[in-house]
Amino acid sequence: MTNTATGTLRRKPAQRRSAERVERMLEECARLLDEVGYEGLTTKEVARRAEVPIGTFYQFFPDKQGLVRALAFRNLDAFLARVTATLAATRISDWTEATDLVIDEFVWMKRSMPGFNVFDFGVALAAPGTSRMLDEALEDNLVVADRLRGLLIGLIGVPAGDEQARAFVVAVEAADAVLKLAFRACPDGDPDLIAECKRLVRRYLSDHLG
Amino acid sequence: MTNTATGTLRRKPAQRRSAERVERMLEECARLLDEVGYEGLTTKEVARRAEVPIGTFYQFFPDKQGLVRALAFRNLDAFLARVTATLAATRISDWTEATDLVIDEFVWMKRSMPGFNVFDFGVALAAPGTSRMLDEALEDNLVVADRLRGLLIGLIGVPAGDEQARAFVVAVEAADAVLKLAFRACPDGDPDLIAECKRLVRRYLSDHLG
DNA sequence: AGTTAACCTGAGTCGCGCTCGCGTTCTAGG
DNA sequence: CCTAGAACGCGAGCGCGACTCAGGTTAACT
Repeated sequence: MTNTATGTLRRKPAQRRSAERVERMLEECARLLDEVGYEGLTTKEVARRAEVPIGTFYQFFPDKQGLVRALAFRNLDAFLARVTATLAATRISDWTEATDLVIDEFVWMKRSMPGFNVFDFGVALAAPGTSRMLDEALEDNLVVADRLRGLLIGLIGVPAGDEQARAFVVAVEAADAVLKLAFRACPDGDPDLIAECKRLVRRYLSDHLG
Repeated sequence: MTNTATGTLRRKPAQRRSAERVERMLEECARLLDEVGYEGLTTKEVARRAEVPIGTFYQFFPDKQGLVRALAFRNLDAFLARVTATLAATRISDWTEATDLVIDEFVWMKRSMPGFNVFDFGVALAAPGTSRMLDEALEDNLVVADRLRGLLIGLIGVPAGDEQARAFVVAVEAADAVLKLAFRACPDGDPDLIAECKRLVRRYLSDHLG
């Protein structure tokens, strides 16, 4: 069900021990991202903390970028799962409640999921670099917006047109940027900025959705 | 008048030759950023293209990051100068025209200024890394929003409160993210996304300004 | 001309991402 | 049970990039 391994792993861990190792590497990657950021993260240190030899690390992950991407996809899955669950468990009367809820879940993830607030889903993750990386980043970005939109279309009755799709991409991008700012201003996310983020999304989307 | 050298240069170029060298290094830095991005950029190649020995490079710039920051500040100055000039030369009846104009100028810079569209003013520039870098990035970000706001307060009559200041920071952050997206989607900036950016800013700020 | 200080320079250091070939451990056929 | 072969595990080592520093060069003043 998870797409963590899709295109990001060199070899799928077949044995039990291998799977645990991949798990540990991703965990330590997340922890290290929080401690030292993407630039400060070294594959050697990830391997050392996960008690995995560096050679073995590169059996599973194509490169440093790939490791972080794998983590990003895993986090995205976790996020969408939470949103789905919470939406299903909540009575929603209009779409503004839904977007507020999505933002709250995102904030929750940033607060509690190690390594989560390091990502720009699709923006800075692979930000400057070769065209290949840019294409991938763009793709990731659309994936996030698309999956979120699919969720909201299914669970509440938001309209599904090309114009709305673009609006969703824009809203996700903008919200991500503002929340990133909120978490730079304050470790738990500046509450005022989080409130502004909700307002921004509501105001903007009200042009496109009823 | 320019603050390009503020805190980003190790030593101010006193002699004429030195000043030209710094100039050339910044120019080649910008060109290289467009070609290979931040990660792909190497100090050696900047020095080589500018015909400056690598040792001399490090006399003026503290490190690679510092070089890019210096360029960012210079670009910011150029941008604000253009906005000031255009605002002064245009009859503005309400603030929405002003924000549209600012966005148009920003797009113009991204299209024509080498290396300009690589920056997130304050977001990804120093995005992941040590806390020192994060603090600096945050500071940069506020600097941009603050200077823009000062401009608009002076030239048209936007209100100047703490709430409005925060709204400006949010708007700048969001607009930057959306425009970045627009330029990833298309080399000259996707017109639809640029239009959406203007709409986003207008809708959001109308809550805070009249 | 001599003395001193400021400046220039690129070979070299250190640490990173990543590889490659050898050792070891599983699997299958006799 | 033994053995041939494949699959996996491993870490010393390679290439390269950011950055330094000791020695040479130029300028400035007496």
